[in-house]
Amino acid sequence: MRGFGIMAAVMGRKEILKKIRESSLTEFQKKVLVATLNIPRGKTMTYKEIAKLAGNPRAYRAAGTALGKNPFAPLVPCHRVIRSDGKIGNYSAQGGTKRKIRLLKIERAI
DNA sequence: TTCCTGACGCTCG
DNA sequence: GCGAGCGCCAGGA
Repeated sequence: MRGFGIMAAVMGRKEILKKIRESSLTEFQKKVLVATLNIPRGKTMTYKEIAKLAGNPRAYRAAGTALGKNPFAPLVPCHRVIRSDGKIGNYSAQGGTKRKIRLLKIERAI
């Protein structure tokens, strides 16, 4: 752990899922968050894949917007979501894109 | 209810 | 192979 997922480690995925479900977000938003939460450590997934898991493969843009809101910043591994063209993409959480790249390197995802 | 924006993707030049 | 432009869906004002 590098601190970003400390709450996730303490609470457990199930508690996080519960938190997401109890939130006042839309179903699409929740699905996006859950899909992101299901990305295993050391692996990455594209926004398109996330959108697909959320129900609409064409809603990749909405998925990006959803992650941009990022109501559960340290809880969901949003840094594991990258662009399908191989680029890292953006990152609104603490540290920005630079931090995102660092986290991915630490996890050996890239 | 309509318009604008956004952590993207795909095609064309 | 790289860069620019257009298209797509969901949310918020």
